[in-house]
Amino acid sequence: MSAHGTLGERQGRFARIYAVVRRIPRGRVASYGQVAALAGLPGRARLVGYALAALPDGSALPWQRVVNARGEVSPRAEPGRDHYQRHLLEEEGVRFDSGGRIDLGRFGWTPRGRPRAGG
DNA sequence: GCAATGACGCTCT
DNA sequence: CAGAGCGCCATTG
Repeated sequence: MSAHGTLGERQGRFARIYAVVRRIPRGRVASYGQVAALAGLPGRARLVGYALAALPDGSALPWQRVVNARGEVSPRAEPGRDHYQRHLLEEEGVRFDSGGRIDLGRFGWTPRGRPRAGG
């Protein structure tokens, strides 16, 4: 095995983050800070974003359900990639306003039980 | 080892 | 609500 820091071991480091993201139900979104807190890394929202950025192109992880605390799809370095995330969320039923923001009070995921706003 | 970067969040103005 | 500043930590040059 490698001396230190292979790709496999790197996933082990963010395994907590990936586990939380995988728990996000379809049609709902969670913020980076929320995922970090649930993963046991409060205040380390950046790590969540970095962990998701390290994901492979064909990952089965619902990374598209992770947005920033403002309910916006964070702009990525490559143009068009942000549009793809929004497209996936819209397919799940997530609605965007004119400003491209999501109502976290309605589509925000809560691991304890949603407030059943619209329903 | 240092400096710069990045899929962020909170506080102050 | 919007903009600017600071903190956060892993990766890269």
